Amino acid sequence: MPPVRNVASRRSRRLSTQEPCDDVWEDCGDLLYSDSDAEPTISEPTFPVVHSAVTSPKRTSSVVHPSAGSPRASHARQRSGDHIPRPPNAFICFRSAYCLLEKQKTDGQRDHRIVSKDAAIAWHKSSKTVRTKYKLIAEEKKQQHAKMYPGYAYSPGSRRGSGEKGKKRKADDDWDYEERVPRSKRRGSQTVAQRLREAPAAKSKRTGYSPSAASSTRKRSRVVAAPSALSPEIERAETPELSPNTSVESPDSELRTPVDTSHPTFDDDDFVPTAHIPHLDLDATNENKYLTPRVSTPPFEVSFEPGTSQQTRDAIFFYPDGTYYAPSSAPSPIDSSSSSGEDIELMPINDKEVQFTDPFAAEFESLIHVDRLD
DNA sequence: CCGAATGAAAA
DNA sequence: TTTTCATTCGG
Repeated sequence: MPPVRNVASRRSRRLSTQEPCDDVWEDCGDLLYSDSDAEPTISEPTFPVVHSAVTSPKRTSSVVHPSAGSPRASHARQRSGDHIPRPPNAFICFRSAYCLLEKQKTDGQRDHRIVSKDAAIAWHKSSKTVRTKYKLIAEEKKQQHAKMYPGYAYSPGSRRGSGEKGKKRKADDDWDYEERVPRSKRRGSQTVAQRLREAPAAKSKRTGYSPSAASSTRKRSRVVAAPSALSPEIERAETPELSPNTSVESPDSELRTPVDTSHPTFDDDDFVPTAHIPHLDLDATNENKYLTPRVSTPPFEVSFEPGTSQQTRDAIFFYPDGTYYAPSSAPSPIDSSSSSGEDIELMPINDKEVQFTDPFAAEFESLIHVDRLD
């Protein structure tokens, strides 16, 4: 079949003022913004997307969908009726989430040019865990998109003015990756990095709330994570395998996610005390290790129900992506590879026994620039 | 429509 | 390598 080209040139783009066409995401929108009931191709998002982390404790319909009750995106890009929008990339997903989260923290309306900047800063400040998470989300959306529009091929409009406007992209190396912040100006007067250096105390303020205060206030930070990953169908079939393309890019770094519960930081790109580095499962073959990196210590905060046996606790496999599994019948410790070989059948554990505090929500919120001074 | 960001994909 | 376009919505 001929590929369904995305025919949307700059000219034909704006046809009428209102079109029914921007509900393209209507169908798969809930994939982005929430729990998707649409059959999960890979696996449901193992990480709650912003809204769920902030508003709904679990999977409810209290999802914030852009076109749901909203006054409708009046400024949504209008396109020709048959236009198929591209799937959003990781950053765009991140930005959307950032936007929603920020919106509910600040009443006033935001200039989205600034939102974009802030989101970018947050993006660079965020841990690899979070970025990977959004990469996964984007990847999933891409697959959904492919399913929904088989044969879709992105075809950008005419490359007008190869020489005139070819200056869109600003310096990409203008970032202080040490501080994870843009090095030079960009923001009015001061750089975030500068402000942080000058006022270290502002760091706690930057968070907008103190961790302690948060724990008392935000009870839903304690979510039963990954239950979504426990849907019956996924249960055994594609258990541990993060699908090839969604596989974590850098297992090693992923596995270094700090787990210190008393000090929940997420700057896992930096130095991490050896004691906090989860030990790897050395039994796994290199191949397997790459596809399904396991950590004995969860890359996120976990608490067990009081009654949970130590055996159960030890038997759990944690994956950097937030999923967790335990040997089905075996009460045996994970490293008992001696017997069953390497193909241990993995089964989701009883999610009642374990509760996760999603680090994502906490970190994400911490990324919001409350003290922005634009 | 433009902008402001990053990244995927096409030219 | 360079350009478009994904999101979002005030300017």
